[in-house]
Amino acid sequence: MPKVGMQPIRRRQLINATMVAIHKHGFADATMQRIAREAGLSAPIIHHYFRNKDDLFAATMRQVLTELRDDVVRRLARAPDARSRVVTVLEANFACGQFTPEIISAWLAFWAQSPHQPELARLRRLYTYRTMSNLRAPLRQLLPLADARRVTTTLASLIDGLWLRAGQHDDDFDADDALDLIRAYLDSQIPPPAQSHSAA
Amino acid sequence: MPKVGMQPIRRRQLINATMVAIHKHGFADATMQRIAREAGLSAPIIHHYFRNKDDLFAATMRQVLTELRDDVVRRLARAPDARSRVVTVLEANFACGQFTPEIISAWLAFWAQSPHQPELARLRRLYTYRTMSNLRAPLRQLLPLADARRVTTTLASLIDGLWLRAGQHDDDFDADDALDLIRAYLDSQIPPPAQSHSAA
Amino acid sequence: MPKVGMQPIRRRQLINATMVAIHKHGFADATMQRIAREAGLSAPIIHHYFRNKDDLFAATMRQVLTELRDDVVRRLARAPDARSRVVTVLEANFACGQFTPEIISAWLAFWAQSPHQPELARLRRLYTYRTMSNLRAPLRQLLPLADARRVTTTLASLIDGLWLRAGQHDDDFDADDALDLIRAYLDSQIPPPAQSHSAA
Amino acid sequence: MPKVGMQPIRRRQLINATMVAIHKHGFADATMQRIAREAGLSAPIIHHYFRNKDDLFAATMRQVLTELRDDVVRRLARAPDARSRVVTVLEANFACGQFTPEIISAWLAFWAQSPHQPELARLRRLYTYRTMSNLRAPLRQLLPLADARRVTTTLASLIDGLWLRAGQHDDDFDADDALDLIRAYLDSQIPPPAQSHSAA
DNA sequence: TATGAATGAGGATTCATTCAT
DNA sequence: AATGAATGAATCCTCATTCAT
Repeated sequence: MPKVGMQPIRRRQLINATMVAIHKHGFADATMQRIAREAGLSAPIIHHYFRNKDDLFAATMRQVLTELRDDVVRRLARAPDARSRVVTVLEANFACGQFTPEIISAWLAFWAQSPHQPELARLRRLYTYRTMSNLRAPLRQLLPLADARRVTTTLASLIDGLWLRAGQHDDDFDADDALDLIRAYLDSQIPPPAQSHSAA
Repeated sequence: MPKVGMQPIRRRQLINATMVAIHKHGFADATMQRIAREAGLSAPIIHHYFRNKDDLFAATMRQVLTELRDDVVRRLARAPDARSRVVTVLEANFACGQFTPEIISAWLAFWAQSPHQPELARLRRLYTYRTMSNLRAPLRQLLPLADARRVTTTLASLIDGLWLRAGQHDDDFDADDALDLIRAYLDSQIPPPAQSHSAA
Repeated sequence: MPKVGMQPIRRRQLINATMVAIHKHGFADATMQRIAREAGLSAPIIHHYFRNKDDLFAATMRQVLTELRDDVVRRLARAPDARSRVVTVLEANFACGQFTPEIISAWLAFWAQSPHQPELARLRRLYTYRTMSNLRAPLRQLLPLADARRVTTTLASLIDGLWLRAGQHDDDFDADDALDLIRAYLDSQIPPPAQSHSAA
Repeated sequence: MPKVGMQPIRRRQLINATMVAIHKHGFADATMQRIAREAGLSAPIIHHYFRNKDDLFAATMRQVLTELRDDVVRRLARAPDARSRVVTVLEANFACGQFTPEIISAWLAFWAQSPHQPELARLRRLYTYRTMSNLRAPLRQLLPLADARRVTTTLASLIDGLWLRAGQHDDDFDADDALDLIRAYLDSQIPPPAQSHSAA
């Protein structure tokens, strides 16, 4: 019985398993064996769907970035004005879909590994470029150029720094706390419109 | 060719080599062989000075954290008031001694690896605790408690996020840019004292 | 070149190679490399079939003990009376199948190594218990309890001592000589039935 | 302060440490490091007193055999007749001085290792020859030649087998039990002189 | 599609030993 | 006499990957 159409299913399965394995063992110890076991498959089958280990990890991060971008795009479509576009980008980065422990672990590995793997480096630049763009565009409607640039970089750095922080589970710091903090910064740079007669 | 009292020399030598190897190859591919070669020594000698690979990396980060702390302490001793104490902590984190490409690479590996190695986790908690303390103490003299807390976490996250950013050398973003950004944030939260008739 | 169902074949192959390697080099120098070469395989494949070196040696001795037990059981089925049951057990222990130089070498390693490896210790106790049981049961039909016990332990010790002796090939002492000796002892404790008009 | 006359002290110290290390870890894992630590010395010093590891183990067994021989000789000097000479040899082999757990462990290693080390093989042959001689000489005064030979080999094998058994500490079988057994055998082959007016 | 079998390369680590002090 | 320093060789074992089925 020839199974057709397994490719997308298996690829997704293995990508998820990769993130779980990295989360459980760390990037250096996320072996093909462990990834395969996590997916309930045998190790060699991975080479059916991915060229090699580097390719698998690149595909994993490509998947993560794609979902993040899709989520941002989807949310931005509903944002009425420049300020809410900024907020939307920030919220998307801490939305639950993108903020599981496994994905955070994958991100950490990504940051550490990207200087040593061209495709990862490309993806990381893509991520940086996208995030900066998404933030800078609306900010330039709200602030002078120099300020817009400064706030953009600060927000982008804050996102990454808060991810890093949230990735360590030693205190009870979570996505909501991160968002509160980053919103407070935004408010301090761009006062929110007075919300007459309504609570937050 | 002295044959006695090599311990501190060799340990330092191997710790440096560890950072270089991680910077060159990434944590997963920083093998004992490569670390030893980087130090101009044979691989087995590492086990003369460190229990095993984990121990070597933990010692490396311990060294990095120690130097950071010492630098902070030294600088704080010369800070006249609360605000300059905050600035001092920020400056120390981006001072050139702590901000080489090799050290930044080690930090990236540290973030990614610490959840999987108890001693690393302990060191990372130590780092977080110290940085937060060093920032919070002076901030509480300048701000109400709630604000002091918020600014502390924001500054700490900004430090980490900017490190992450600076660790990727794709744009010409360097330590000075990072400091400018973070000082701008601080100024926005705590206006600097009017400096009558004097340059910075 | 069949590529499936190799497990029992390879396991047997490697177990034999283990005994040969121990016989050739001694337990301490029977490396995985040498065992693999003896089997005509590559060293890593051993870990496909055995967890590690200890597991391989334990499996080897398990195999030896299993064959010994099976042989004893098979022979006992044909033994008509108590005395012949005793003789049967003794003969089985010096039968050619169990008495090759390689197996004897494995036994020597087994004796020496069993105090330092729990699974080996378990196997050795199993062997002791089985041999004692097999001897004691028929002896108790032939002798008073105290004598049965004494003769059992003496016979078991003699078996082991004669194995040890036969394991050293410096004189022309072989399995038949060992059996003659041990039969002579048995006859001295339990006179054989007078065999009227017939030779052995 | 030049220490003179350390040689015999250190050699004895290291020989004892060798037996302890073998007893604790097994021959294969009795490393120079462990032996040295057991002696409270550093590993390289061993090469001051012994050519290499093989030499150390050979010296250890030489020491054991020498003490056994000296003990036998000393005891034989007090044996009034042929029968008591036999008994004396047997008793010496199970005397407490020769029957510590460490010495037994060394013997086990000796048996297993001697086929792979010429000097050990020589020593083992020496032991066999001595024991057989010591037993055969008095036995020939008590039995016809063929019987003397048979009883000699049986006794020698029993000694070894009982050592093996006693070397495994799983039951409460000790030197006294071993001697009782072996004496019982001797009595069955050579009835003890009627001891008029005296208890056994 | 999927997997047992297999391996070459290389991993960390330990070893016995030598050297300089 | 004794020991830190040092290493080449070799240890067991795991790795990613390929092949035949």
